[in-house]
This record gives sequence, C-alpha cells and structure tokens, in this order.
Amino acid sequence: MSYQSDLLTVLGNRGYIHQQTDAVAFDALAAKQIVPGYIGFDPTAPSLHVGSLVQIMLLRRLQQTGHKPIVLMGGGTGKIGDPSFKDEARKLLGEDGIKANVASIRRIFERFLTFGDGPTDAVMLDNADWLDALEYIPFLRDVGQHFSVNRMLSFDSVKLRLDREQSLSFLEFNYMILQAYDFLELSRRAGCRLQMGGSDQWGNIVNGIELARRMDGTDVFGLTTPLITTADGGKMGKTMSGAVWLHEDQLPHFDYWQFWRNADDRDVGRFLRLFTDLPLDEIRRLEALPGAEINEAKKVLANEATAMCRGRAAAEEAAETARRTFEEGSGGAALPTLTVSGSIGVLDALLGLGLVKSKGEAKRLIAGGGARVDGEAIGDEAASIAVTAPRRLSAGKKHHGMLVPGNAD
RNA sequence: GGACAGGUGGCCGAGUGGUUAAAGGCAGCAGACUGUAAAUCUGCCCGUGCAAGCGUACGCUGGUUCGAAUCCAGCCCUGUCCA
Repeated sequence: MSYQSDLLTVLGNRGYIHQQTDAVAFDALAAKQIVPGYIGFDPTAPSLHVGSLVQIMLLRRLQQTGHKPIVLMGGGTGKIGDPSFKDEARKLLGEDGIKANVASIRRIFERFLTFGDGPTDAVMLDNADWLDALEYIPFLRDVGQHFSVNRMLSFDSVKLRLDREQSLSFLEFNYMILQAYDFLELSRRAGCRLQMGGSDQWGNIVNGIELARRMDGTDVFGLTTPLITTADGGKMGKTMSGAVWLHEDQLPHFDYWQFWRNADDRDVGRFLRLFTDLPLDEIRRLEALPGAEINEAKKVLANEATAMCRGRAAAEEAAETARRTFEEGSGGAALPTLTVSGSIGVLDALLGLGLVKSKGEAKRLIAGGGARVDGEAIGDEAASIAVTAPRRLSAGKKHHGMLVPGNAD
C-alpha cells in the first residue's frame, strides 16, 4: 500500500502498522496538517523496558515526520490497571508511587523525543488531571450512555478473561471506558487526532474513536503495531537477569548493548527498521549480509539502538568493550569491576562481580566448566585468584567481569 | 447466603500419609558444535555449607500423627451453578 503522507509511508515501510482505522482519510489528514497523536503508558513501574520500545519509537517517528507526539501517562488509569490480556488483576498502586514513576519515565522519553512548546514538540500529559476530577453520576450520564455492555463484552480483551473463567472486576471493566474518555479529552484539550498502541489496544482505541464521534462529532483515528516477538517465538526483551530496562540504573549500558548484539539472525532487519533511524537502503544492505557477516549488522544494530537510548558515548564504550572482550579476549571499561587487595576466592569473586546470584550458583557454574580466569577454566571451587594485575573473570562466554588490584575499601 | 470445583517452585502442571526439595513441560544458565546467531545433544536450575547436614517451600492459621503438599478444623482467595 502506498501513502501520500510521510508519516504513513515511514510507518508502513518500517513495519509499524498492524491495523488502522480509515487509512485513506487519515493519510489525507496527515499529508496536509500537523497531527497530534498519543500513546498511553502505565506508570506501574519506575522504568520501561524494551517491550514498550516500539510504542516509544512510534512517537519518535511521528515527530520525525512533522507531527506532534503526546505521551499520556496513565496516572489515573494506573490506579486501575489495564485488564487487557492479563491473566490476573494487577496490584493497585499508591498515589506517591505513581508520581515517582511518572517522573522517572519522563527521563526516558527525553532521550527519544524533543519536548517543548513548539507545534511539533512533544508533550507529556497525565490523565489523572481529568480522571481524578470525574464525578460518578455526571460521568455515567454523559459518557456511560454511549457504551453498550453487550458490545464491550465482545471485545477480545474482556472476552479472553471471561472465557478463561477468570474474574474481571467492575473496576477493571471500566478501564476501557476511561481509556476511551482519555481520547475524547485529548481531542478536546490538545486537538489530538490519533491514538496508537500495541495490537492489544485495538478494542480500547476503537471505543475512543466512537466516543469522540458520538459526543463531539469529531473524526479521530487509530493505529496499532504488530506484537513484536523474537524469531524463535518468544516475547521480546527477556534475558537472564529479567527484563531489558531502558533506564540505565536498572540495566548497565554494556548489557543493553549486548541485548541487541545477541539478536537472532532473522530479527536483524526487522529490528533495524523498527529501532534505529538508519536509512532503509542501508538496512537492506545490512540484512542481506550472508552467513557470519550478519554479525556486522548486529553490531550496527547494537550501536544505533544503544546510542539512541543511552547516548553515543555509552554505545561506543560498550562496543569497544565488546570488541576487546570477545575479539581480543581481554577486557574493557564497561565490564563490571571488583577491586581486590591481594587475592580472592573464586566464589567470592564471581558473586562480587554479580556474575552469579549465589555461591551455590557459582559452584554449579564451576562444576559445569563455565567459569574462567583469563580464559582458563577453573576446576576447583576452592581456588583463589591472585590479583596483581587486572584479571578477567568469565561466567560462560558472554558474561565477564574484571578483577583489579588495589585496596578494597 | 447455599452447592460444587480449585489455590503446588518464574510460568504451566503431576502428586492424596513416609524413599517428595516435590514427576513432566516451558523459560533461564552452563558445556559441546558455531558466528557473542539458530537448531541439536548433555548437564544444571530454593538458600547455606567442603561435606554428612541444616534452614526454608506446596493459599493462611491451628490440629491429628513417630512422620503431612497429602488427613481434620477454621479462615482467606478464585471459578461454576443456585438464592
């Protein structure tokens, strides 16, 4: 499908579009004026992980093609929790926790978007600003009358829960209505014409569109992204230590870089399109690299994705550390470091560097032949390492740390 | 309020008195093979300890028993049906 607007052309070519409402009308709109578009994020954690990265990139593309991104924090709806496709009700979060999370998440968005007062500058809004003030009876009368329960029950997000015989509280059931109301409010307050989201948000988005038409007669639009999975069918963004966080306090730069470097061969092209700003013809060249040469493309992916989220300097340091660690077998500045005076037992060293979570795990690692000092396998868990010069300690092929001589505290 | 079913390790799921730190699968980690990939094969997979062991764990609290995830009582939670 070919579009007139830069926005849809870019989104289409780079693989962001799963479903959209009235593509033709929206294309025409985006071709002739600045379109404010929004995506909602739940501030239920202090950081976002790569699972949200597609949505963040979507807002970035919106801004890149001359439109206005609106980041909507669900400070109000976060008190409920989106039941969509969740097996069980989420924990409810307190007021203070949500506030702190909103502030923390904003720092991530500042990496990807330009905020300000200009016509295409990004803004961050919080739906608590209007949801907290709602009064039940007026809300039911004005907004509630436009929703049919029969219809709401037919949406996948709800149906799934019912089919699985899991409880769906009335509180959660209202999430859909509140999200629809958000869209209405944003169209009134900020002239917002577009809501985007993951494919699981389709039902919520469509409800918002209908509400805006019924109450205000406004035409607004929706677009969803495909669910991003890895080529082997897994959810994206899980590693040994859990989620791949965007925030640097929760995941070191080097590990973030490694996450991208270790992408499956088959994902490289797709990820380059989605998660980097590289031109499409460059991506076509990279993804076509045969055999082991695809590793060059993975390095580019890791460099570009890390630079965007963590800064160019962090990306370069991670790349250099990776090169020294994996290609030369030495070490690098981005590896975890432990200062040791004299010598240290291997178990304490592995634990101290964070390469294992317990001594038991360290022993198992050694028993399995996965622990190495400067590339030499450690056979004895009682061994100690003399640290007179920097030594490289490894847990498997991918996880390394440096022991450096000095006075430990 | 009543009847029935259920609540097991990150997830799914077996287990109805001892040999059960709890089958099997998924996820994860390591080894081999490779390209820091995939697939495959092998090992590991609660904590602590060199180890025998100890501590903790099968919704919660108590009880029966030499011994309980398993039996009993009460409670909490979930689902289905009834009022």
